[in-house]
Amino acid sequence: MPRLKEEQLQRIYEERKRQLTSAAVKVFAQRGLPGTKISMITAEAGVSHGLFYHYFKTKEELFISLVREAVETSLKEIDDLIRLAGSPIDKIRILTEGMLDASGAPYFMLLHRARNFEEVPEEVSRLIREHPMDIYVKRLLPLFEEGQQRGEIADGDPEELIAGYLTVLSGVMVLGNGYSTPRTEWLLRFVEKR
Amino acid sequence: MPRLKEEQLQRIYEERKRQLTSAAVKVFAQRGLPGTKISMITAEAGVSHGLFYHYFKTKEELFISLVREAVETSLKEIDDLIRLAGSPIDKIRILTEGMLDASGAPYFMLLHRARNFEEVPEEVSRLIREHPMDIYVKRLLPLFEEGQQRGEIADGDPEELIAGYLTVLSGVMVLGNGYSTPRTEWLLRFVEKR
Amino acid sequence: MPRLKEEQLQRIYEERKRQLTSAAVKVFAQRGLPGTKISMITAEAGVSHGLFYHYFKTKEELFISLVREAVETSLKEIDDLIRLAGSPIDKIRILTEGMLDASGAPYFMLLHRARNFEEVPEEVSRLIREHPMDIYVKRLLPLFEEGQQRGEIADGDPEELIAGYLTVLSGVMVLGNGYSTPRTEWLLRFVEKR
Amino acid sequence: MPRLKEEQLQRIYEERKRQLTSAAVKVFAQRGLPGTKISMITAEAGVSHGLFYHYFKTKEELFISLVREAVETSLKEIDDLIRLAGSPIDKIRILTEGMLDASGAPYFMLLHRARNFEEVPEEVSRLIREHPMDIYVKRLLPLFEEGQQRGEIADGDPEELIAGYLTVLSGVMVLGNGYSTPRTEWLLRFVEKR
DNA sequence: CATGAATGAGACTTCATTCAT
DNA sequence: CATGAATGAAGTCTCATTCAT
Repeated sequence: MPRLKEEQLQRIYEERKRQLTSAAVKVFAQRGLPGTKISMITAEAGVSHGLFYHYFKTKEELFISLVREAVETSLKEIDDLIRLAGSPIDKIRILTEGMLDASGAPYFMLLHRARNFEEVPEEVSRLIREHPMDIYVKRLLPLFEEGQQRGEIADGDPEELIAGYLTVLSGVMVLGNGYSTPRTEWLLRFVEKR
Repeated sequence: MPRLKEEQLQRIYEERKRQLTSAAVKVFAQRGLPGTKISMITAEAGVSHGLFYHYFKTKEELFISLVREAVETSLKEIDDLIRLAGSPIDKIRILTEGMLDASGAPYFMLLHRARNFEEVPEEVSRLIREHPMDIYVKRLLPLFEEGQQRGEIADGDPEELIAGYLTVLSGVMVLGNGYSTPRTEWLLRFVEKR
Repeated sequence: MPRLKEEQLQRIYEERKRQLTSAAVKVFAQRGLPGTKISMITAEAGVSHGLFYHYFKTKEELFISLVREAVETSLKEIDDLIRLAGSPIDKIRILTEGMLDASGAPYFMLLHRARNFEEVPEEVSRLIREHPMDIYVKRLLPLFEEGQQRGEIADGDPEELIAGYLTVLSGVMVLGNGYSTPRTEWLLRFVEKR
Repeated sequence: MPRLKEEQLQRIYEERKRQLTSAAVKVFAQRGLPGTKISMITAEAGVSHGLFYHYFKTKEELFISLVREAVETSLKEIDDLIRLAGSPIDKIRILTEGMLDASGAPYFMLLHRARNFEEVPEEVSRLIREHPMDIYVKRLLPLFEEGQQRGEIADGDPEELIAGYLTVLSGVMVLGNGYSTPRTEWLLRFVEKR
């Protein structure tokens, strides 16, 4: 019986933590670290502000852990992409659509804010320094090289091509609302062999 | 004698105000409204924090006036561009280089932050609402249409093309450091007829 | 259980608010709006300065609400007085004693400060403009007229008599300490028929 | 020649100082020490705020010297009054009219503020302590006693009578605008023998 | 676990005072 | 002497964080 109750508590705990975390991602992505007040996160999650401190030590600590999670998730998604079946250009199309898909945007915005914007805790700077864009370029290199060999992908230095394309995709994603996101087919013109 | 003194005071006033303004643009662009502390601006300008209030009423008021200035400047630059001599594709090349030129970046970041990010004063929201991306598209429309007629610019809905290209350029510019900015010629692939 | 807790919170809230309000009346009455620092009010109430802002939006807002309350209370007290049993001169004696009674002084001082002194928020000016002394005179008019008919009250324009007496009483009350407050019977000489 | 210039400077100096002093009396009387900003005084005097410090060391120092002056002036005026020709009741009538005369009000308000209101510098408290109302009562005592002997003035303890009457007059004067000041003849009812 | 009252560090803003011109 | 730019102490206000219930 106590076992059952404990498990239930555990479940409530996890559920609440998830609730708060996803509220936090949303608000941090939109407002940044200094623009986010604890009360915004708890209001978004529909709980009292005091509850925040049952689950996280400080605002900064939460921000750091979210950035860490975003870094890990983004790397994993690249790896998953590469392991898919299909031609290189198809995979790049999937990558493009995936990045433009608004659902992943908040995590991406977090990374963007951590990388370029505002004051971030030292721990975040370190995380970002340890995961430069270069890492993503390197992981995508085999894919693009194969595409070039197949004649699907434009010629030229593949690393420069990848870096440029990731920059464009990241930029488009970061802009978000207020700008009109180009269609995938148009964006692919950057990498397709003419 | 008093005339001379008056002029000198005037000069000091203008100079200090310019000093503070450009410090503010820099810091606001980097940190956003809530991430910018008055002390950051005055430290950047090398004056005491109290002096800020001889030149501006509040932090918000300054932010608003800077956004207004950025809106006006950006419109003027588009108009200047169109009036240049040269073929459409040359003008678009100049536009591209101009937007990637880091010197204008702070003003651009301000606009970006005002458009998408954080809490902004109502006055700023209004300014942005009154100047949607659409305005820029409309002004560039004749240029792109001429380019399409000449066969320099890719076919398709020119408004969609312009909006997409502006989004790409804006995105690249907003990312700034931490990403590798693509070369102008590569970016032009988006609009060039193959 | 939650019901009980809610009630308790409610009670704490009301109690604290009352505590702060009465501290504020006291300090505002003594020092005026610009002479009152938030820290004086919170020190008087025995709480931290931050707590002030859980209960009131700003110092000015509190001042305004206190003045409004003082206006309403003073009108109500005049009405209560008139409804008492007794001869006109008896009621005027009660009015006199009531005004000299130190316990009501703080509220009265607030009104006095709002009426004549210092910079007050526009809202306060409006309140005062809408409640000129005249209102009090009009309400007391039937009482004084009856007194004149009975031969208890001095002859002459009753409105002028009332206004003059209210001025005298207000003045004496406003002076407060440092002056010797005259006895009620002596003050009544102003209105008694000889 | 240098002598002349020096004299002229001296004259300018005195004139400016007078200008500032009378502006200060006016503003201090209306707003009190904490409610008065240096800029209000200099604006009232029509000079730059920096000039204030050519003539006075600090705001407090000026306030102190004005209170001192007000104390001395008020004592002198009582003495002058007593030395006038005429019957006691006539002199009391002149005293009454003099106190109600708005021109002297600012100095009087200063005394009132020093006596009862707000935080004042220790030097001011000392001045006030050394000049309690009692001093004025004592100086007027012969006048009232003579009036009682002549049957012009109401019977009873003359010191109490004087203190009461001064309190009433002071109160009426302090109220100033917003209240209707009673006519002299009505106020005299407090002291006249019926 | 959940709530919101309470605290205090820190940011914003005002203004007395100083000082170069 | 006169001005207004400049400084910094002090007050207003916000909000992250703690804690009693």
